[in-house]
Amino acid sequence: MSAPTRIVLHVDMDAFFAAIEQRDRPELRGLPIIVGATPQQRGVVATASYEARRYGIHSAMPSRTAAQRCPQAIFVPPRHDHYLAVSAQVMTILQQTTPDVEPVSIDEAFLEVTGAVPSLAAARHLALGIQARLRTELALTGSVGLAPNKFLAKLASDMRKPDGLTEAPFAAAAIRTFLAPLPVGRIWGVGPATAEILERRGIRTVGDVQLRPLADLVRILGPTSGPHLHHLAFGIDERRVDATPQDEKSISHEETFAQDSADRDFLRRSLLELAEKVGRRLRRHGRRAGSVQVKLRFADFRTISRQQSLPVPTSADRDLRRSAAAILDRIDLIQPVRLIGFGVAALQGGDRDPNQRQLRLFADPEQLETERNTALDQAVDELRGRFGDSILRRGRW
DNA sequence: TCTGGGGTCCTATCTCCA
DNA sequence: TCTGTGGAGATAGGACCC
Repeated sequence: MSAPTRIVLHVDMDAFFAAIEQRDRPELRGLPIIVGATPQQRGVVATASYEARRYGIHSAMPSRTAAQRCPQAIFVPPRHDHYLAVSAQVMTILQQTTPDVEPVSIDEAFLEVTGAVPSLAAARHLALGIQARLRTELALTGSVGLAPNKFLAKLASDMRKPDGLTEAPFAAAAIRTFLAPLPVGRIWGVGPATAEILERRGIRTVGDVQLRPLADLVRILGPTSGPHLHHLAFGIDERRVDATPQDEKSISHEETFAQDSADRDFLRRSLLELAEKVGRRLRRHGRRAGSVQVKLRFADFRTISRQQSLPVPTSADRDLRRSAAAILDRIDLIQPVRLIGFGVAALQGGDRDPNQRQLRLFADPEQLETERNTALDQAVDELRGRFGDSILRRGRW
Protein backbone atom coordinates (compact mmCIF):
# COMPACT_ATOMS: atom_id res chain seq x y z
CA MET A 1 0.00 0.00 0.00
CA SER A 2 1.38 3.45 -0.86
CA ALA A 3 1.76 6.17 1.76
CA PRO A 4 -1.03 8.78 2.03
CA THR A 5 -0.20 12.25 0.62
CA ARG A 6 0.36 13.61 4.12
CA ILE A 7 1.04 12.08 7.50
CA VAL A 8 1.04 14.29 10.58
CA LEU A 9 1.61 13.25 14.18
CA HIS A 10 0.36 15.18 17.20
CA VAL A 11 2.13 14.37 20.43
CA ASP A 12 0.34 15.49 23.59
CA MET A 13 1.92 14.83 26.97
CA ASP A 14 -0.46 13.34 29.55
CA ALA A 15 -1.33 15.53 32.57
CA PHE A 16 2.09 17.08 32.01
CA PHE A 17 2.68 19.17 35.14
CA ALA A 18 1.08 16.63 37.46
CA ALA A 19 2.96 13.75 35.84
CA ILE A 20 6.28 15.53 36.34
CA GLU A 21 5.52 16.14 40.01
CA GLN A 22 4.53 12.50 40.52
CA ARG A 23 7.66 11.36 38.72
CA ASP A 24 9.94 13.58 40.80
CA ARG A 25 8.20 12.94 44.13
CA PRO A 26 7.40 9.23 44.53
CA GLU A 27 5.27 9.93 47.62
CA LEU A 28 2.72 11.61 45.31
CA ARG A 29 2.29 8.65 42.98
CA GLY A 30 -1.16 7.13 42.87
CA LEU A 31 -2.66 10.11 44.70
CA PRO A 32 -5.08 12.81 43.50
CA ILE A 33 -2.77 15.76 43.03
CA ILE A 34 -3.55 19.20 41.71
CA VAL A 35 -0.92 21.52 40.32
CA GLY A 36 -2.09 25.11 40.65
CA ALA A 37 -3.30 27.60 43.21
CA THR A 38 -4.20 26.37 46.70
CA PRO A 39 -7.88 26.51 47.73
CA GLN A 40 -7.00 29.42 50.01
CA GLN A 41 -5.82 31.47 47.05
CA ARG A 42 -7.85 32.98 44.23
CA GLY A 43 -6.80 30.70 41.48
CA VAL A 44 -7.49 27.68 39.38
CA VAL A 45 -6.25 24.18 38.61
CA ALA A 46 -3.41 24.12 36.08
CA THR A 47 -3.29 20.32 35.79
CA ALA A 48 -4.90 17.52 37.76
CA SER A 49 -3.46 14.01 37.97
CA TYR A 50 -5.63 11.24 36.54
CA GLU A 51 -6.44 10.17 40.10
CA ALA A 52 -7.88 13.67 40.73
CA ARG A 53 -9.75 13.73 37.43
CA ARG A 54 -11.88 10.84 38.67
CA TYR A 55 -13.49 13.36 41.03
CA GLY A 56 -14.47 15.56 38.10
CA ILE A 57 -11.54 17.91 38.56
CA HIS A 58 -10.13 19.49 35.42
CA SER A 59 -7.89 22.31 34.26
CA ALA A 60 -9.23 25.85 34.76
CA MET A 61 -11.56 24.77 37.57
CA PRO A 62 -11.35 27.13 40.58
CA SER A 63 -9.11 25.51 43.19
CA ARG A 64 -11.80 26.04 45.83
CA THR A 65 -14.27 24.01 43.81
CA ALA A 66 -11.64 21.32 43.26
CA ALA A 67 -11.02 21.07 47.01
CA GLN A 68 -14.75 20.69 47.62
CA ARG A 69 -14.97 17.86 45.09
CA CYS A 70 -11.94 16.07 46.45
CA PRO A 71 -11.01 17.17 49.99
CA GLN A 72 -8.08 14.75 50.14
CA ALA A 73 -6.49 16.21 47.00
CA ILE A 74 -2.91 17.37 47.42
CA PHE A 75 -2.23 20.84 46.03
CA VAL A 76 1.23 21.34 44.58
CA PRO A 77 2.55 24.80 43.61
CA PRO A 78 3.58 24.94 39.94
CA ARG A 79 7.30 24.99 39.04
CA HIS A 80 7.14 26.55 35.59
CA ASP A 81 10.87 26.79 34.99
CA HIS A 82 11.21 23.09 35.73
CA TYR A 83 8.36 22.19 33.38
CA LEU A 84 10.00 24.29 30.67
CA ALA A 85 13.23 22.33 31.12
CA VAL A 86 11.38 19.01 30.86
CA SER A 87 9.49 20.33 27.83
CA ALA A 88 12.83 21.01 26.15
CA GLN A 89 13.80 17.37 26.76
CA VAL A 90 10.53 16.21 25.20
CA MET A 91 11.06 18.44 22.15
CA THR A 92 14.61 17.13 21.76
CA ILE A 93 13.31 13.56 21.56
CA LEU A 94 10.77 14.65 18.94
CA GLN A 95 13.37 16.55 16.92
CA GLN A 96 15.64 13.53 16.93
CA THR A 97 12.77 11.66 15.30
CA THR A 98 12.14 14.18 12.52
CA PRO A 99 13.37 17.74 11.96
CA ASP A 100 9.86 19.02 11.15
CA VAL A 101 8.60 19.62 14.67
CA GLU A 102 6.27 22.49 15.50
CA PRO A 103 5.87 22.95 19.26
CA VAL A 104 2.31 24.13 19.94
CA SER A 105 2.63 24.67 23.66
CA ILE A 106 4.74 23.49 26.56
CA ASP A 107 3.39 19.96 26.32
CA GLU A 108 2.41 19.28 22.72
CA ALA A 109 3.79 19.40 19.22
CA PHE A 110 3.01 18.53 15.61
CA LEU A 111 5.40 16.42 13.57
CA GLU A 112 5.31 16.35 9.80
CA VAL A 113 6.43 12.85 8.81
CA THR A 114 5.27 12.97 5.18
CA GLY A 115 8.18 11.83 3.10
CA ALA A 116 10.13 10.73 6.16
CA VAL A 117 8.34 7.37 6.30
CA PRO A 118 7.36 5.10 3.39
CA SER A 119 3.96 4.02 4.73
CA LEU A 120 1.31 4.44 7.38
CA ALA A 121 2.65 1.35 9.12
CA ALA A 122 6.06 2.99 9.33
CA ALA A 123 4.50 6.15 10.77
CA ARG A 124 2.77 4.03 13.40
CA HIS A 125 6.10 2.43 14.25
CA LEU A 126 7.67 5.89 14.55
CA ALA A 127 4.92 7.01 16.94
CA LEU A 128 5.37 3.93 19.12
CA GLY A 129 9.10 4.64 19.17
CA ILE A 130 8.50 8.18 20.43
CA GLN A 131 6.20 6.92 23.19
CA ALA A 132 8.76 4.32 24.23
CA ARG A 133 11.53 6.93 24.46
CA LEU A 134 9.31 9.28 26.51
CA ARG A 135 8.67 6.42 28.93
CA THR A 136 12.21 5.10 29.25
CA GLU A 137 14.20 8.34 29.05
CA LEU A 138 11.86 10.76 30.82
CA ALA A 139 9.53 8.43 32.76
CA LEU A 140 6.56 10.31 31.26
CA THR A 141 3.80 9.33 28.90
CA GLY A 142 2.40 11.09 25.88
CA SER A 143 -0.56 10.32 23.65
CA VAL A 144 -0.15 10.43 19.90
CA GLY A 145 -2.58 11.10 17.08
CA LEU A 146 -1.73 10.03 13.56
CA ALA A 147 -3.66 11.65 10.72
CA PRO A 148 -3.54 13.30 7.30
CA ASN A 149 -3.50 16.81 8.82
CA LYS A 150 -3.04 18.81 12.00
CA PHE A 151 -6.70 19.14 12.97
CA LEU A 152 -7.38 15.41 12.75
CA ALA A 153 -4.08 14.53 14.43
CA LYS A 154 -4.94 16.72 17.39
CA LEU A 155 -8.42 15.25 17.66
CA ALA A 156 -6.98 11.75 17.49
CA SER A 157 -4.32 12.30 20.17
CA ASP A 158 -7.07 13.27 22.60
CA MET A 159 -9.16 10.15 22.03
CA ARG A 160 -7.15 7.59 23.93
CA LYS A 161 -5.43 9.09 26.91
CA PRO A 162 -3.13 8.44 28.63
CA ASP A 163 -0.35 6.79 26.63
CA GLY A 164 -2.61 6.10 23.64
CA LEU A 165 -1.93 5.94 19.94
CA THR A 166 -4.93 6.78 17.77
CA GLU A 167 -5.08 6.72 14.03
CA ALA A 168 -7.61 8.98 12.31
CA PRO A 169 -9.16 7.84 9.04
CA PHE A 170 -7.45 9.00 5.85
CA ALA A 171 -10.26 8.63 3.26
CA ALA A 172 -12.70 11.54 2.81
CA ALA A 173 -15.87 9.50 3.41
CA ALA A 174 -14.43 7.82 6.49
CA ILE A 175 -13.24 11.18 7.85
CA ARG A 176 -16.74 12.58 7.45
CA THR A 177 -18.26 9.65 9.34
CA PHE A 178 -15.55 9.87 12.02
CA LEU A 179 -16.27 13.56 12.66
CA ALA A 180 -20.07 13.59 12.35
CA PRO A 181 -21.03 12.49 15.90
CA LEU A 182 -18.58 14.79 17.68
CA PRO A 183 -19.95 17.87 19.46
CA VAL A 184 -19.22 21.03 17.49
CA GLY A 185 -17.09 22.31 20.36
CA ARG A 186 -14.45 19.75 19.44
CA ILE A 187 -13.63 21.76 16.34
CA TRP A 188 -10.54 23.89 16.85
CA GLY A 189 -11.63 27.50 17.33
CA VAL A 190 -15.15 26.72 18.54
CA GLY A 191 -15.34 27.73 22.18
CA PRO A 192 -18.35 28.24 24.44
CA ALA A 193 -19.42 31.51 22.79
CA THR A 194 -19.40 30.15 19.23
CA ALA A 195 -20.94 26.86 20.36
CA GLU A 196 -23.81 28.82 21.88
CA ILE A 197 -24.37 30.78 18.65
CA LEU A 198 -24.43 27.53 16.68
CA GLU A 199 -26.64 25.79 19.21
CA ARG A 200 -29.26 28.53 18.80
CA ARG A 201 -29.43 27.58 15.13
CA GLY A 202 -29.76 23.91 15.84
CA ILE A 203 -26.12 23.06 15.12
CA ARG A 204 -24.85 20.78 17.86
CA THR A 205 -22.61 18.22 16.20
CA VAL A 206 -20.00 18.31 13.48
CA GLY A 207 -22.51 16.33 11.41
CA ASP A 208 -24.97 19.25 11.72
CA VAL A 209 -22.27 21.54 10.34
CA GLN A 210 -21.65 19.17 7.45
CA LEU A 211 -25.31 19.46 6.44
CA ARG A 212 -25.22 23.27 6.26
CA PRO A 213 -24.23 25.08 3.07
CA LEU A 214 -21.11 27.20 3.35
CA ALA A 215 -23.19 30.36 2.77
CA ASP A 216 -25.21 29.59 5.92
CA LEU A 217 -22.08 29.33 8.03
CA VAL A 218 -20.66 32.54 6.58
CA ARG A 219 -23.92 34.29 7.46
CA ILE A 220 -23.81 32.93 11.01
CA LEU A 221 -20.10 33.28 11.82
CA GLY A 222 -18.71 35.71 9.27
CA PRO A 223 -16.31 35.49 6.33
CA THR A 224 -13.37 34.12 8.32
CA SER A 225 -14.84 31.76 10.88
CA GLY A 226 -17.60 30.43 8.58
CA PRO A 227 -15.30 28.85 5.97
CA HIS A 228 -12.90 27.78 8.72
CA LEU A 229 -15.65 25.79 10.43
CA HIS A 230 -16.93 24.39 7.14
CA HIS A 231 -13.51 23.06 6.14
CA LEU A 232 -12.70 21.53 9.50
CA ALA A 233 -16.12 19.84 9.67
CA PHE A 234 -15.07 17.82 6.63
CA GLY A 235 -11.60 17.23 8.03
CA ILE A 236 -9.96 19.59 5.54
CA ASP A 237 -6.98 21.38 7.03
CA GLU A 238 -4.18 22.63 4.79
CA ARG A 239 -2.04 24.21 7.51
CA ARG A 240 1.56 23.12 7.23
CA VAL A 241 3.70 22.01 10.14
CA ASP A 242 5.96 24.99 10.64
CA ALA A 243 9.20 24.25 12.47
CA THR A 244 10.47 27.84 12.12
CA PRO A 245 10.88 29.40 15.56
CA GLN A 246 8.64 32.44 15.96
CA ASP A 247 9.42 35.58 17.93
CA GLU A 248 6.89 36.48 20.60
CA LYS A 249 4.45 39.19 19.50
CA SER A 250 3.59 40.44 22.95
CA ILE A 251 4.78 40.10 26.53
CA SER A 252 2.57 40.65 29.55
CA HIS A 253 2.18 40.02 33.23
CA GLU A 254 -0.94 40.24 35.33
CA GLU A 255 -1.90 39.69 38.92
CA THR A 256 -5.14 38.85 40.65
CA PHE A 257 -5.23 40.33 44.13
CA ALA A 258 -6.11 38.28 47.18
CA GLN A 259 -8.70 40.99 47.83
CA ASP A 260 -10.21 43.53 45.47
CA SER A 261 -8.77 47.00 45.85
CA ALA A 262 -9.91 50.52 45.03
CA ASP A 263 -6.73 52.08 46.43
CA ARG A 264 -5.18 53.95 43.53
CA ASP A 265 -1.73 54.09 45.14
CA PHE A 266 -1.73 50.36 45.70
CA LEU A 267 -2.88 49.73 42.13
CA ARG A 268 -0.19 52.03 40.82
CA ARG A 269 2.56 50.27 42.81
CA SER A 270 1.33 46.88 41.61
CA LEU A 271 1.22 48.07 38.02
CA LEU A 272 4.73 49.50 38.14
CA GLU A 273 6.09 46.24 39.53
CA LEU A 274 4.48 44.40 36.63
CA ALA A 275 5.93 46.94 34.18
CA GLU A 276 9.41 46.25 35.57
CA LYS A 277 8.91 42.50 35.22
CA VAL A 278 7.88 43.00 31.61
CA GLY A 279 10.86 45.32 31.07
CA ARG A 280 13.26 42.70 32.38
CA ARG A 281 11.87 40.14 29.97
CA LEU A 282 12.08 42.58 27.08
CA ARG A 283 15.73 43.31 27.79
CA ARG A 284 16.57 39.65 28.34
CA HIS A 285 15.31 38.97 24.81
CA GLY A 286 16.94 42.06 23.36
CA ARG A 287 13.61 43.49 22.25
CA ARG A 288 11.82 46.84 22.38
CA ALA A 289 8.13 47.61 22.73
CA GLY A 290 6.23 49.86 20.32
CA SER A 291 3.09 49.96 22.44
CA VAL A 292 1.99 49.33 26.00
CA GLN A 293 -1.28 48.08 27.41
CA VAL A 294 -2.88 48.25 30.84
CA LYS A 295 -5.64 45.84 31.79
CA LEU A 296 -8.04 46.06 34.71
CA ARG A 297 -10.59 43.54 35.83
CA PHE A 298 -13.21 44.92 38.17
CA ALA A 299 -14.96 43.17 41.03
CA ASP A 300 -17.86 42.21 38.76
CA PHE A 301 -15.35 40.61 36.34
CA ARG A 302 -15.88 43.30 33.74
CA THR A 303 -12.53 43.75 32.05
CA ILE A 304 -11.19 46.81 30.31
CA SER A 305 -7.91 47.50 28.57
CA ARG A 306 -6.26 50.70 27.45
CA GLN A 307 -3.31 50.86 25.15
CA GLN A 308 -0.96 53.50 23.89
CA SER A 309 1.66 53.65 21.16
CA LEU A 310 5.10 54.82 22.26
CA PRO A 311 6.91 57.64 20.47
CA VAL A 312 10.12 55.58 20.48
CA PRO A 313 10.25 51.79 20.86
CA THR A 314 11.75 51.05 24.24
CA SER A 315 12.69 48.46 26.83
CA ALA A 316 13.68 51.02 29.48
CA ASP A 317 11.86 50.71 32.80
CA ARG A 318 11.53 54.47 33.02
CA ASP A 319 9.52 54.62 29.78
CA LEU A 320 7.40 51.60 30.58
CA ARG A 321 6.61 52.82 34.08
CA ARG A 322 5.74 56.31 32.85
CA SER A 323 3.38 55.01 30.20
CA ALA A 324 1.77 52.55 32.59
CA ALA A 325 1.18 55.23 35.21
CA ALA A 326 -0.18 57.68 32.64
CA ILE A 327 -2.66 55.15 31.33
CA LEU A 328 -3.80 54.19 34.83
CA ASP A 329 -4.30 57.86 35.70
CA ARG A 330 -6.74 58.18 32.81
CA ILE A 331 -8.90 55.26 33.93
CA ASP A 332 -11.98 55.89 36.00
CA LEU A 333 -12.03 53.38 38.87
CA ILE A 334 -15.73 52.68 38.85
CA GLN A 335 -15.40 49.64 41.10
CA PRO A 336 -12.78 47.85 43.20
CA VAL A 337 -10.22 46.07 41.05
CA ARG A 338 -9.52 42.33 41.28
CA LEU A 339 -6.83 42.05 38.61
CA ILE A 340 -4.29 44.38 37.10
CA GLY A 341 -2.11 43.64 34.11
CA PHE A 342 0.59 45.26 32.05
CA GLY A 343 1.72 44.20 28.61
CA VAL A 344 3.72 45.34 25.64
CA ALA A 345 3.28 44.68 21.93
CA ALA A 346 4.48 45.85 18.52
CA LEU A 347 7.79 44.31 19.51
CA GLN A 348 10.95 45.09 17.60
CA GLY A 349 14.47 43.73 17.70
CA GLY A 350 15.58 40.29 18.74
CA ASP A 351 17.62 37.65 17.00
CA ARG A 352 15.24 37.25 14.12
CA ASP A 353 14.72 40.92 13.31
CA PRO A 354 16.87 41.92 10.31
CA ASN A 355 16.39 45.62 11.14
CA GLN A 356 17.83 45.15 14.59
CA ARG A 357 20.88 47.30 14.07
CA GLN A 358 19.22 49.99 11.95
CA LEU A 359 17.92 51.96 14.89
CA ARG A 360 21.05 53.77 16.00
CA LEU A 361 21.66 55.33 12.61
CA PHE A 362 18.56 57.45 13.02
CA ALA A 363 18.74 58.04 16.74
CA ASP A 364 17.27 61.31 18.01
CA PRO A 365 17.88 62.76 21.51
CA GLU A 366 14.83 61.05 23.01
CA GLN A 367 15.95 57.77 21.55
CA LEU A 368 19.47 58.17 22.91
CA GLU A 369 17.99 58.91 26.34
CA THR A 370 15.94 55.72 26.05
CA GLU A 371 19.05 53.77 25.11
CA ARG A 372 20.97 55.15 28.08
CA ASN A 373 18.15 54.15 30.41
CA THR A 374 18.04 50.71 28.88
CA ALA A 375 21.77 50.27 29.43
CA LEU A 376 21.32 51.23 33.08
CA ASP A 377 18.42 48.80 33.46
CA GLN A 378 20.51 46.06 31.92
CA ALA A 379 23.25 46.65 34.48
CA VAL A 380 20.62 46.41 37.23
CA ASP A 381 19.20 43.24 35.66
CA GLU A 382 22.64 41.67 35.73
CA LEU A 383 23.25 42.58 39.37
CA ARG A 384 19.85 41.19 40.33
CA GLY A 385 20.53 38.08 38.32
CA ARG A 386 23.75 37.50 40.24
CA PHE A 387 22.81 38.63 43.74
CA GLY A 388 19.01 38.50 43.89
CA ASP A 389 16.27 41.08 43.49
CA SER A 390 16.84 42.66 46.89
CA ILE A 391 20.37 43.80 46.01
CA LEU A 392 18.96 47.01 44.55
CA ARG A 393 15.86 48.92 45.46
CA ARG A 394 14.27 51.66 43.42
CA GLY A 395 14.17 55.11 45.00
CA ARG A 396 11.40 57.49 44.13
CA TRP A 397 10.78 58.00 40.45
C1' DT B 1 -16.66 32.27 47.94
C1' DC B 2 -17.10 31.22 41.55
C1' DT B 3 -14.21 32.37 37.58
C1' DG B 4 -5.43 32.36 36.66
C1' DG B 5 -1.95 33.69 33.56
C1' DG B 6 0.17 34.24 29.18
C1' DG B 7 -0.49 34.25 24.79
C1' DT B 8 -2.76 34.82 19.54
C1' DC B 9 -6.15 36.23 16.43
C1' DC B 10 -10.40 38.46 14.84
C1' DT B 11 -13.78 42.14 14.59
C1' DA B 12 -15.80 46.59 15.19
C1' DT B 13 -15.09 51.29 15.58
C1' DC B 14 -12.79 55.58 15.29
C1' DT B 15 -9.58 58.83 13.33
C1' DC B 16 -6.64 60.56 10.00
C1' DC B 17 -5.49 61.37 5.45
C1' DA B 18 -5.44 61.36 0.46
C1' DT C 1 -14.37 75.06 0.42
C1' DC C 2 -17.41 71.36 1.34
C1' DT C 3 -18.67 66.60 1.14
C1' DG C 4 -18.05 61.82 0.33
C1' DT C 5 -15.22 57.70 0.14
C1' DG C 6 -11.99 54.32 1.09
C1' DG C 7 -7.69 52.66 3.07
C1' DA C 8 -4.53 52.37 6.89
C1' DG C 9 -3.48 52.41 11.51
C1' DA C 10 -4.74 52.68 16.33
C1' DT C 11 -7.69 51.16 19.82
C1' DA C 12 -10.92 48.23 22.57
C1' DG C 13 -12.98 44.14 23.40
C1' DG C 14 -13.97 39.40 22.86
C1' DA C 15 -13.04 34.56 21.83
C1' DC C 16 -10.06 31.02 22.05
C1' DC C 17 -6.02 28.07 23.27
C1' DC C 18 -2.99 25.62 26.75
